[in-house]
Amino acid sequence: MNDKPEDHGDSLEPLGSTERRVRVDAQRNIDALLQAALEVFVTSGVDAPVREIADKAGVGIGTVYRHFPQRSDLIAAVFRHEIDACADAALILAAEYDPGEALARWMQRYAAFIATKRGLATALHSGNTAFETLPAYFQKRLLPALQTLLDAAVAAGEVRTGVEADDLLSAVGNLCRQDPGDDPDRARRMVAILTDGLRYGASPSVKASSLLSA
Amino acid sequence: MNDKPEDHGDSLEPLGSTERRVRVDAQRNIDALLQAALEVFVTSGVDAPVREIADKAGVGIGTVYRHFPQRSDLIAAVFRHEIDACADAALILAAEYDPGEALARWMQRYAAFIATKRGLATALHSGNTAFETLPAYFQKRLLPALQTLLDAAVAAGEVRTGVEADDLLSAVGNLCRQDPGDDPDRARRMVAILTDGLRYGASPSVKASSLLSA
DNA sequence: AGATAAGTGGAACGTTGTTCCATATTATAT
DNA sequence: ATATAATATGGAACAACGTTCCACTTATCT
Repeated sequence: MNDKPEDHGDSLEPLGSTERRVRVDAQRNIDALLQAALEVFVTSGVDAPVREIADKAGVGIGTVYRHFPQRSDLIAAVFRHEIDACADAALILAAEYDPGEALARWMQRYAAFIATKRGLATALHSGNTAFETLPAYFQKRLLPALQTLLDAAVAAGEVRTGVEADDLLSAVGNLCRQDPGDDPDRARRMVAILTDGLRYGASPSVKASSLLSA
Repeated sequence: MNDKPEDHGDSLEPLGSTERRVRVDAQRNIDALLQAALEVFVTSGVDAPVREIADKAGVGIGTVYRHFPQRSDLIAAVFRHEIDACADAALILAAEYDPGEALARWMQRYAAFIATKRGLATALHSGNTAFETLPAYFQKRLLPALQTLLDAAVAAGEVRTGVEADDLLSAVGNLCRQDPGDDPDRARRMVAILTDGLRYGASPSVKASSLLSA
């Protein structure tokens, strides 16, 4: 009854719907852990010690393992959390900008997500079973988000037809694959060019993405 | 099998040229360690314990750390060893087959190298400084090897002109990027098709690569 | 309020990467 | 051939990690 309206039906916590609901202090710690883990992963990488995350969240180690039985479960939870945030960004952008601009900005948002979560992404391919369901979740959340933006942009005549959403998703994903030492801005430029490619042939008033010069 | 004194000027051992040469027993242990590490990495992955490798090589742990001060140094050494083997394969194939067939077979050899060393490849992007020189070494050894095969195939009229060696190298590399659960044979087929693409438009007698049906 | 289940912290355990050095082995000088 | 120095070796010992465990605390329900 007193639940926050921020629920997409995919509970981030490892609890079935039939079980008793989590205690408020437990939920508070779970949230603190997810945020602390995200910050630590960005600064120290996914191999950061569990103790460091526990300290940053202000909880004991036992608490971490109560909610995330394995280290990889915490990583997976953070990843799902970020996927959700990226998918939700589509709704916000769609409400604030023109269809074409919303699409362009979300592509950059998605590219940034891929780039910063690079450490997490490589962890996905480690064969750990805790990560097996993530690619499916990735598709399930992000594909409709992009599809909506894409359809709107096409309907508005700002983007040409015949472009598949999942092709775009994987194309941006591959574009953001960069070796350490590469220009970190390269991915952003490539995605911007790709986005302009979408606009090509859509309307007579061809305007370049403002993101290229930003 | 190949105990030949093959040396390309790039010593695999962490010793400068000015220092005294390694003792024969030390060299024997280094060789045993590289071979043991390769086998263990293939079966148990790159995260396999150092002790397991030491046991398989029949040496103590101290010996491992004398020659490879850090775990990552051993991984890098194995990787360089494999790069050398792949580059050397170009010479052998060039001597045994027609230029076109040699190129096709080396592409498969290279794809197999990428596929089996996938664990090592992901380790490269971990930010560890021990791996920083590896991409350069990769290019330095593999690019000329492919270039030679490619030039010969072009000169023989078996492959069309205008194809860049480094493009081929990265194209095959990306083609072999597969998620766990994918058909492990997919990469081989894709590379075979790519190779046939090279032959297209080169000579009137277009014959498909025998590797497709193999 | 008391009862009960859920949540918590941190000591403790096993495994890992790494260091250290007494000992053994090889190379070199005599 | 023997002695001496340089080098290499093995494995105990250390530190840090992931994970387990349980005495204790806290929220929730009646």
